[in-house]
Amino acid sequence: EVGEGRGRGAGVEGEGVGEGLLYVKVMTDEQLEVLRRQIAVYATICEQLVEMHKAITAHHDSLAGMRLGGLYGDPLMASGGHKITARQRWTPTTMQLQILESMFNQGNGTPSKQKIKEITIELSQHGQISESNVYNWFQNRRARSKRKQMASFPSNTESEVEADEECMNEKKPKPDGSHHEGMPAGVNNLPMYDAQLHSFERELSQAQGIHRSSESSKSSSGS
Amino acid sequence: EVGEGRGRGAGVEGEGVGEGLLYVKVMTDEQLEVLRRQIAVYATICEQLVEMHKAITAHHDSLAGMRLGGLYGDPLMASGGHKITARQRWTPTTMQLQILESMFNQGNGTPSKQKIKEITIELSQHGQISESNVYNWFQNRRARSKRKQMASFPSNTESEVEADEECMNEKKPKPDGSHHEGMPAGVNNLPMYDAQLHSFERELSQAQGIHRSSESSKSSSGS
DNA sequence: TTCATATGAATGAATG
DNA sequence: CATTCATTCATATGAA
Repeated sequence: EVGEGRGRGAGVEGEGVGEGLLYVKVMTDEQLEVLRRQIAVYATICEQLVEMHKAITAHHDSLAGMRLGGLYGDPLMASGGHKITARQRWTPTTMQLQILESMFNQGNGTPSKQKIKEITIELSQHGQISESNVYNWFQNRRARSKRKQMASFPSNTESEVEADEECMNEKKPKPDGSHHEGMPAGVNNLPMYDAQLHSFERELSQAQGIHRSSESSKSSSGS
Repeated sequence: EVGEGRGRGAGVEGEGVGEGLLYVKVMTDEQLEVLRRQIAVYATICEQLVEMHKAITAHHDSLAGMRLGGLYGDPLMASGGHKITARQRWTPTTMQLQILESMFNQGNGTPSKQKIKEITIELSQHGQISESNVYNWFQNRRARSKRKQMASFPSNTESEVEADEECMNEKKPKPDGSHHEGMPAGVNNLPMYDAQLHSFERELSQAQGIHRSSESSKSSSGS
């Protein structure tokens, strides 16, 4: 059941405390952020799925697609997907980049954890940065670097005049519509989801009823 | 958008703590439970919607992307004659992830070979999977879990950085573990839905790609 | 707006 | 297990 309201939780990890104030869960901004994002993402997903479903059923008419009339005007999805995208991706400052680049060129191909820590400390003098940022940066840098080489010349440092046609698709393995955006995720606070969830439950039931009228099993894929 | 209800957040049920002290993010077990439940509900809804969508699209269009279910499990695509964009990397379905996560959280580290086998069997009920997948997953999960711990932080929830939340114009901070100390209350193992979300995101994207099929591959070609 | 690309981040798999 | 690699996803940015 969804929102049964209370029902004593705490079964979470085993803290098993009561409502004692002295034993509350303290969430850090980071953790809170995680939850927000997750909820936001789910909400968005549901929104889009319903949207998609609407389009499909409407297109096919038949199955009383309009059954979901309420769905259309549902407050939840009343507003299209927005992107309040909070700060998420780290962007190295020029200074940091310079330093990173030089370090990368220095040859130390193996950043190792210790190094990472040091580098992070140093770079933090020029802007916000975390160890993972550094770690990722090196990982990406190397991978990208290597890939470039491969793309340039399949062989090694020997011949660069290859004509391997099969290797060319490495550059842009971008299939027709592989790309898709629209997963904002990012909420500024934890709002009330209960109502929304209930709405969805209702809609879901109806939707299922609908699709079941024509389709019977979910034999997905077939090949 | 998700929660237009911008007003006050954390209005979950408002009891015990009360939002009076929202200065620090404090959540009671109840509130935590509510969040968990809500996320779980979203997960369920999404799953069902995806299923439903699969069923619907399955009969009205065929496209080459039946990878919706999270697993295009079609190891025998060799017969076709073409590489239908075969993906070698296993992608856990939400169900599998849930199960894996819960197992992981159950403590028992490194599930023995035998365990792996069992788990694999069980998980194969929810999609293609192999023992090595399970094995790797646990390995990675643990390693990364630990790494994350390294970057954990909180310590001073006393009075400090809590202002610059909008400073993301240039070099903005990254909500990663920038600080490092010891968890005060101990909520380290709070969230675990992260991975699941990513899965859903992917599924959804693919689903969309499918239903909007029309174009073929207008690959940029060029080079 | 839409498309394309650069790049930070996530993660399955491989190696020691 | 600990690290590293490879591939992919997601997002920010700039061009068309």
